[in-house]
Amino acid sequence: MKIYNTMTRSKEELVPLVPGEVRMYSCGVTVYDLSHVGHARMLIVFDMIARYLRFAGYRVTFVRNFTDIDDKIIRRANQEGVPAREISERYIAAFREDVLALGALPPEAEPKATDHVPEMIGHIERLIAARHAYVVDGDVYFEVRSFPPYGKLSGKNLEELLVGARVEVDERKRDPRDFALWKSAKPGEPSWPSPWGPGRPGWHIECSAMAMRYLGESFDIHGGGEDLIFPHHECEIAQTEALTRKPFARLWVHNGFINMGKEKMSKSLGNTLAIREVVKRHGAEALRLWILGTHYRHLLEWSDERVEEAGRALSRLTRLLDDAAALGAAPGTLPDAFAGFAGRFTAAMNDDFNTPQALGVLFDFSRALSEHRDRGLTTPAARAGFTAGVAELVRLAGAIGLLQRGIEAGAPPAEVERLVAERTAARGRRDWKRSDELRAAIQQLGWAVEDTANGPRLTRAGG
RNA sequence: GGCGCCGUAGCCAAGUGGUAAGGCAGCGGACUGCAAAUCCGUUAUUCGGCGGUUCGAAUCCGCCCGGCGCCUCCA
Repeated sequence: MKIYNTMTRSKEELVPLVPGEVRMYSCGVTVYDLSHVGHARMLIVFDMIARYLRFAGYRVTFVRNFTDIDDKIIRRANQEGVPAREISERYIAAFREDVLALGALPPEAEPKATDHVPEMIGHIERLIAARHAYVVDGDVYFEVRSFPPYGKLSGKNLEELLVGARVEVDERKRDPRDFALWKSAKPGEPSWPSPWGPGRPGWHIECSAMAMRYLGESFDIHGGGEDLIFPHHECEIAQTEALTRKPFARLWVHNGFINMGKEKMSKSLGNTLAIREVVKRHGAEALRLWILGTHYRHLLEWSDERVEEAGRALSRLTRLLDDAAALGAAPGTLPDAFAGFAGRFTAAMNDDFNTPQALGVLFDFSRALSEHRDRGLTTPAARAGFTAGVAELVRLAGAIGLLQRGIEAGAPPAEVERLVAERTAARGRRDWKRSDELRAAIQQLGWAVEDTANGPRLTRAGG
């Protein structure tokens, strides 16, 4: 399996440090507001990666953190006149609701920064002892010059960074590029005791400390949105590798952004769209299909119309599930005609998670299944073959988190079946008025009935 | 200024040296009391433009045009 590594800017073979096991860490969100559709892309992309790695036979340990202490959280807390913790807890709960609504699997661990302050302090102490960090008035900075490889992930060199620095230079720092590991508390700010006085951790140190705590000093995949490449991941590498002297992560994986029109989606531009709003409008699977319809590293432009289209495409697939469910046949052996799709699907996925191509295979598969169905499911063998094919489609789609509802077991409720039978009888009498009344009654019970050459077909309305 | 990405049918989007996947929309047909869906067929002699390399280029190289991201808030 090949995965694009931001560090080397090329696709590399995934060779787990522990054979058969993949340990991955993805930077989560800062919890000071509702998560938006850009976060949804990150969530769906890394959920897809974790799911596919498991599908491919790896044991996966996935860790995603919460940044629950930072300037924005404090500012928000001050605005509302509540403790910072109340803000972070509120939006952690909201985030978890969104993850659930998106159909993303929860990671093995979701550590919060504030639960790991002692580890961070210990890490900072070791950096100071190793002369990679220094203390100034209760603040601690990482000395970038002490770690020559700084810039290796983002492809920057130290001189350029000096020229391009656009932040106000803090005169207390030895070098403008040095970054904070520990920030001394200002009056009224939440703080933790430390050897340097009360304060709180800098942004970057939390991920180093938590990744090491849950995954060890070296692990396989570290990811996040592409905006984290610099400075966040660059700084994580510096502060971690300066101590461990070994590669922090083997592969660096970054997902592309979702733009609003031609602009990036961001709080400061006021053009964000909340995950819950999108799920309400289009459904989680349509959103996932739309997102996976573009390669994860490419830019995506938000469009309600495109997501709506994805919903229509999705119904081509879910319809097959309904048909299989209505048959109620036990799956038989997979017919030869359906045997080749898994290989094409995995070949696409094994090439840096090429979900657009993999989806193309799924749609080819769905056409083959439709053709099989429309040739007539008149024999038990034909029915068992069809059900086996649909089950295979569900298995493959599930590898990227689609068609999670599976083939729903059991027939529609007896009442619905009775009404359908009555309607079929009415149609036999050419009693169209009664037929339409019955269709309306069936609709009331949540089912849609369609007339096909092979008889009535039931679909869960809105399903 | 530095680093990097992108430009493929009406729209979205794979393909990165061997002769253009897939989705949406459209068109023709089958089916049909109506409706909807489904199925079949069909829609790029061509991949922003101009040169070059090659037996062969959407894919490699050069230049140009257009869009975008990052350069210490950011998924």
